[in-house]
Amino acid sequence: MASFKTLPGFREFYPEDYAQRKHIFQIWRQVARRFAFQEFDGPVLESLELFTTKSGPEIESQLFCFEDKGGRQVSLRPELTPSLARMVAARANGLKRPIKWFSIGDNFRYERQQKGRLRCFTQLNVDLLGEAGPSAEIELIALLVQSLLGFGLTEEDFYVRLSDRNLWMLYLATLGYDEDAIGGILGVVDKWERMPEEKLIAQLQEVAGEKAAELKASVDAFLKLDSVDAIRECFAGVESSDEAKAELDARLSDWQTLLDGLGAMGLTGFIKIDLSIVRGLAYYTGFVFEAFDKKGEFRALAGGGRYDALVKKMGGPDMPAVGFGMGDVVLGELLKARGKMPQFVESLDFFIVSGGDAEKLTALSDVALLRQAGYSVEYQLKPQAFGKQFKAATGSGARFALIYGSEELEKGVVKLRNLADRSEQDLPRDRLLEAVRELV
RNA sequence: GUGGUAGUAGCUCAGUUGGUUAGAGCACCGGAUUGUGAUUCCGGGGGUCGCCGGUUCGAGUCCGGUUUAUCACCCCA
Repeated sequence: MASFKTLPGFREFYPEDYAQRKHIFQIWRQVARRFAFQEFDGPVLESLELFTTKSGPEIESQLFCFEDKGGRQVSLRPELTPSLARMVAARANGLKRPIKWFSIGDNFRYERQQKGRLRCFTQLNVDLLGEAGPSAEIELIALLVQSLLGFGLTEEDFYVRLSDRNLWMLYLATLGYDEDAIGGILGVVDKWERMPEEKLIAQLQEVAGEKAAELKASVDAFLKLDSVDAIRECFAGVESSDEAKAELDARLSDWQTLLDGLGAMGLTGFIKIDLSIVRGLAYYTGFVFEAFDKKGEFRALAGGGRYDALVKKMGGPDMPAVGFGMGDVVLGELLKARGKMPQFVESLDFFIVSGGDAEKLTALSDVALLRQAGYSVEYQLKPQAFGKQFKAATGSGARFALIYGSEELEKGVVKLRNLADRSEQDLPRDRLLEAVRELV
């Protein structure tokens, strides 16, 4: 016999696993709706170009892509954002602003799997488009925090690191670096903690030359900042033009608005200013944020930020946007590790226990009746001793057993047994539905 | 794509310096038990010891390759 296995990085969900999956989706949906976001979805398969346009041709090595029978270069989606950008762009003029959309869907990445990282995973995507100010970030970060709280996680379990690519641009510009250099420097900042010092300096030399050591000191100082006041002071120590000063003032005012808003929502305890978050390559243009477990055992739970240029790049109008994604893999691992993954028991309304063949037929007609009325009903397919049937009834998680024995049917009743407290009572069979409705 | 570690029943694992027919617990199925539940007792099914090759009289055990998992690196949208 041939033996088939799942492909690497793809999961199977047995009922008990699927119950956990469903739980995660339910909380995600609940919270997104509380924040008045609307659910949508895009195609799972897209043209390869959609993704290479957004992320560059190098991305292809990490895609599940192939040529379809019509000779088209296609790819399973590695993320939802490009599809979203296209969808929004197509109807940009007709959509009410702000556009608040969310989606729960499978994404595919051709990477080697490791802890918290698979080739097929499900991600919650939440995006708010059409609002340029920090009130959009307030909504999204609040939603992110509330969704994690919705799983029973607490301030002890997770926090959100908040950073700002704009601030980095302003800072590095005042130090005299141009846009290209800044991109390179941020690429290094992204790896700051993981790289040994000599290697950092070597990489900084590529953009800063002889000033690499000086630049490194400046970056180190900047990374230590953890409040708006500290940021303001840091900039006060550097010479800059009036224009740059005005930009900085505006940006610091955005920061204050964002932090005040999150504070008003009671979320200050979840937020940590941490400028080391710059989020890799990225099309991010402003605030960026990532959620982590506080013990630091897992990779990021969620990440996102502002991407004001993307919709236009994907062929749409100028459209400011903020979004974040949260995957089911790391979240599931964290919930299990913290004991926040509930044990799910399938609950049934009735389990039918019946005697011989004649009683079984009578029972079956009532099974049909009860099911049609909306109750969940189970029974043993094979004839079995009463004792076995009760054992099965208990194991099924049903609230009640309905007993169809010869004694009951002769009297025109059905015996109802409460499986939790073991109490029993007779119900008239000719008014079974009415009697059941009063009880259940 | 690169490297470390591992792979024995559905699950968790045992298996002696290489030696008879590869075991246990849990789970599952059946019986004791055709009128009442988690206990108990008895029984049963289930294994290409990941796969291929090598050494050997003999390999679950030693060697090589391969594959899968896992961890780290690269990357992380």
